[in-house]
Amino acid sequence: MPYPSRIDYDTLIATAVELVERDGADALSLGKLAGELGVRAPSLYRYIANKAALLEAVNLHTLQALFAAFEAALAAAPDDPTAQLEAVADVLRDFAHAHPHTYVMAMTAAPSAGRPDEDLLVSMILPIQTRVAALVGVEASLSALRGLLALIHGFIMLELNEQLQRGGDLDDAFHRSVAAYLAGWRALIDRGSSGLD
Amino acid sequence: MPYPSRIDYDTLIATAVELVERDGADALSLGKLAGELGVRAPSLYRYIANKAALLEAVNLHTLQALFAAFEAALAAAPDDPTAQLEAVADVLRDFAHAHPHTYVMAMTAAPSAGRPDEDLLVSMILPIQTRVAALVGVEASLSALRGLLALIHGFIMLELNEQLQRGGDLDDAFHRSVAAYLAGWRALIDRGSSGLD
DNA sequence: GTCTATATGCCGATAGAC
DNA sequence: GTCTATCGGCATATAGAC
Repeated sequence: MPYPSRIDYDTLIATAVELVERDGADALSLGKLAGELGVRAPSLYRYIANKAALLEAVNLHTLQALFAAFEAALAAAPDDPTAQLEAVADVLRDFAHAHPHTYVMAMTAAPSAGRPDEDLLVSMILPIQTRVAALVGVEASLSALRGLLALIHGFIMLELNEQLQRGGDLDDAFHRSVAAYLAGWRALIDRGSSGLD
Repeated sequence: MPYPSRIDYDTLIATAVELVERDGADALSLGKLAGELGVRAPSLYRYIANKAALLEAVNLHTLQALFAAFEAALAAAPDDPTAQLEAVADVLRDFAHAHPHTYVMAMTAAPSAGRPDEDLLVSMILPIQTRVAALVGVEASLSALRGLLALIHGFIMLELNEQLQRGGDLDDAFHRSVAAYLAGWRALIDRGSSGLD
């Protein structure tokens, strides 16, 4: 047989992930990916339909790894809503530090450029939302969850873009900001529910 | 004179800004820009050195407009640190809603792809930092500022990427989260300075 | 299942005529 | 100051040989 099978789907995706993690999302082209696999670009179409499907597979890989990190962190953290949410924040940021390119790619993917199924993200966020609800109540939980994700994600994005340097302790800023945010929501809720006018 | 001057630098940049605002940053190519100006692509090199310089000029335009909106909002808001910071948050978000593509482009530009001079951003943030310092004190001001910018920017980015939908009131989530964040920092500071152990 | 060859298109950028 | 012509590169994707 003159042309034996030299690659398979899993190594193709894994190699694509490595390529993105090393050189960034823009560096992922079919030509470069084929080169990494020791093969020509057209051969990849035996395994993927087009580039959008490749991007989606890469992002799916990223989100599954992130999800696994979530669950491990939640299991290890103390059984207290605040502690659990702070653990989630740390895990998200640690993951982004370890895999900056794939994190940004997964979190900023346009719907037409490999954004994974929405249900996956929703199911990932669900355990976080229950902790937020335990902390601030069901009524405020959606708003508080959105702000928490915004704070964490925004910090990561500014940090990765090197827009938060100029001295100071970034870890300290992150931890105190998350703690302040959660404490602030608790205070708002307590005041609102205790006041009668 | 067979080839009279048909464009100038200001309209070139203004047209580039319009193109980005309409079709996104990736749609800004020298060919398309020339087409919009009724001219051929090589002619643009009489006005710009290369594409990176064009991107930088577009981002400079964006940040100057944002800076002007800042100053107007600060002048109009009540003379109270919390009120001033909430006004800044609203202005940033309103600007991003009005000019999503240029906002994202300016805030995520890589240093080699048109990121404006760092001093400009620092000078823009300075008035915000003074309000934060007035609220939480000088020691905590840098950390509190970073978290505030992260919360605002992160909310905007998630919102523009359509990752915060699924019901609920986004305006409410934003306002309450910013208020909770600022109140939380105040509470942490008050507790830290009044406690003695 | 991979190959060569090719189609098609866009990009940024330069040289030299007018 | 703009033009035509062109370079070199890289991209996604398809057709058909082996």
